[in-house]
Amino acid sequence: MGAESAAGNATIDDVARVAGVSRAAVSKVLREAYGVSESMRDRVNAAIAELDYRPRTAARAMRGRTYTLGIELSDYGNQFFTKVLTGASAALEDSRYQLMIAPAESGPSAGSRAIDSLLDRQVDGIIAISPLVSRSSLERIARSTPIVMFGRHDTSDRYDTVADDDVAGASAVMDHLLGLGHRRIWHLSRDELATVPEDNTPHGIRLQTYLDAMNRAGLADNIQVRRSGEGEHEAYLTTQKLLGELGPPTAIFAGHDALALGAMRAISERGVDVSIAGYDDVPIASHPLISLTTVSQPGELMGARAVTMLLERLAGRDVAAHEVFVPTLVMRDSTRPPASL
Amino acid sequence: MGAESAAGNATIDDVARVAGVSRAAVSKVLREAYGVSESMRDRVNAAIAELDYRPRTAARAMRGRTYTLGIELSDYGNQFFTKVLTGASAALEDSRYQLMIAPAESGPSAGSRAIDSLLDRQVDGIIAISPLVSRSSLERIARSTPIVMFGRHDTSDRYDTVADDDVAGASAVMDHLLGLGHRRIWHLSRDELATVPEDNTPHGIRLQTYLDAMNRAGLADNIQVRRSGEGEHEAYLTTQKLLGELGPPTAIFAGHDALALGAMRAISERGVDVSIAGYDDVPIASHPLISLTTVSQPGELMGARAVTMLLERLAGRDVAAHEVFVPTLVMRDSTRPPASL
DNA sequence: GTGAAAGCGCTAACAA
DNA sequence: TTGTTAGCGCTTTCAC
Repeated sequence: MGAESAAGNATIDDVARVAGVSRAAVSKVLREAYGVSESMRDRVNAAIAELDYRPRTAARAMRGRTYTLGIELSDYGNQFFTKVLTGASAALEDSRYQLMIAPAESGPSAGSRAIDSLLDRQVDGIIAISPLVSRSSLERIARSTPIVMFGRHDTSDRYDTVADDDVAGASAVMDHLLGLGHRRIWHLSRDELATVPEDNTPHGIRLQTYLDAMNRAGLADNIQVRRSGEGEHEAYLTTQKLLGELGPPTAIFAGHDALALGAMRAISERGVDVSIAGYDDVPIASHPLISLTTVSQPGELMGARAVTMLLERLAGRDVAAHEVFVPTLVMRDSTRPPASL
Repeated sequence: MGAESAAGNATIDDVARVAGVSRAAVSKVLREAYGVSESMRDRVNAAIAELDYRPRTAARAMRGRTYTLGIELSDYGNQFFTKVLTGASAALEDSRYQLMIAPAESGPSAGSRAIDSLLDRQVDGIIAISPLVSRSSLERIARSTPIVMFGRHDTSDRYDTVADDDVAGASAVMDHLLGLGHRRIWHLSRDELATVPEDNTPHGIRLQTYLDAMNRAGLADNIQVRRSGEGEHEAYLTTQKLLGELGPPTAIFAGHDALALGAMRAISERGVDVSIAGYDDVPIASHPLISLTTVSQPGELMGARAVTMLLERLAGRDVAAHEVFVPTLVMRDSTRPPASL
């Protein structure tokens, strides 16, 4: 009948008193630091359990770590990032670290605001899944907080990167479409900010690969790049408009699956026969009613790797790591030979 | 050429020095507290801008607020919650508060662990989108931190709730299916933990409404409730198995759209004619190739309301608020009269 | 192996 | 209106 079992309101002093040791000793046990006898550790742990003690993150942050890894996520509607999250979360399962996601509104500066808010909260490391941040500000951040850029192909020696081989993935799509006999192939991409060449963004590289493939195939005149905001709905509207203006192509390569689904919606409503390929292999892509040809990235693995990169940095690594994963083309019913063949 | 423009490393003391005022004065300006002359405010703000000062959340947490609202989210793959997030995030747009999402792994205690980690970080308020937490522990938490339960129909006087009218939504689905002439209607639900009656969970209520409707229609013998883990894939496997065992029904009412999509996948692969209805109206439901009959909830509004409830609590409200939103049945191609008619 | 004590950067009484 | 001051709960030297 422990009077006021303050469940969660105990401080480190309370634990020290109950265990009959000093505050410093408790702190050491908490951090699994060196120089604690077994008997002391047992007594301290017993006191922690008895008092239901939980260290306040804020107080820890004043002197040491927060045991928090932050993820900046702008396009949280994108199901691919769900996989990444799952992988990241699973990689932290048995560690003392906790994941916190800072959702970023859309807009050019939203990503860096989310990152700033993560820094305000002194997270121990950051995974940024938004390419709209300048290299220089990333390097400034990286001086004090380890950060891994997800998706970018940068090779800064200050921050780490995790990406898939977008050249390989996009090439596979283009080879597939060209191989089927398509000549009028459009590319549906994100807005200009998302494809700035210097930023080495996924969408920038996919776009460039499309252009290269078309040029190499002698189809420069058929090049047609259309920009769309992120999200299925925007892609739907863009495609709808474009179909009205130009009439249907025989195939569309969309920068990612959400865009592909939007294009599919417009195509399907209009009742024309257009092949569509996407990128990411989100769960719905394999649905028999959708059956979208797309490029599969090992999202869980990538998310897990991003986390371990951060943990390695926290453990002392001070050289940059850059890892590129291999994507796979998944051929489904949404791509067929053009009707005119 | 400001030597070391420590961008983000300045403290409140630095600001005070540069502005030529006391630390307390700066603090007041930061918190927009009472009793600051205009000229002082201007000088302080100038110094803040000059030093690129940002208050450390940890230090604030030691004495006051963290200006952080936490969201506990277990099923982050569910697109409905994307809408909720968007609404919540937008409602905070111009405020000093920041949203942080603590992703919860699946499993019975994952939700409360995520909530605990939010509490460790002293968020100012919590939105919990996971029903697997006991009422009593919620009430204990609510004593120190405002919390709003999303989706639950509890009426505790200690914490707030935001939900849709699941009885109305599920009734609309059942009326629709029965009206079309269906008699063999299955219900695809979540696992038992997600439907504990005392917890007043969405899935518990939808299930009960299904049972009531079947009984009222004199179809007690046709009742068939099947459990599935969360997520499309689990629902697919469950449905596949069930079809093999019992042969197809004429209609399936799924507890939410992810489950409906999984059922659709199994149905479609098997090539049988079964009507399917879901719940939530996730974006893909309206896709012409899917065209899923479902129940639309005003997710953005609900997310925004959850946030304002928290802000109201922080502003002093101390009576509980419970808000129920009205869902709408959206009829699409996935529901038709049974073939036998 | 253990403990005493300083101090991280803020907020909020309280004094002036 | 403004400034002084006492902590918040931890981590981390540095003695012992």
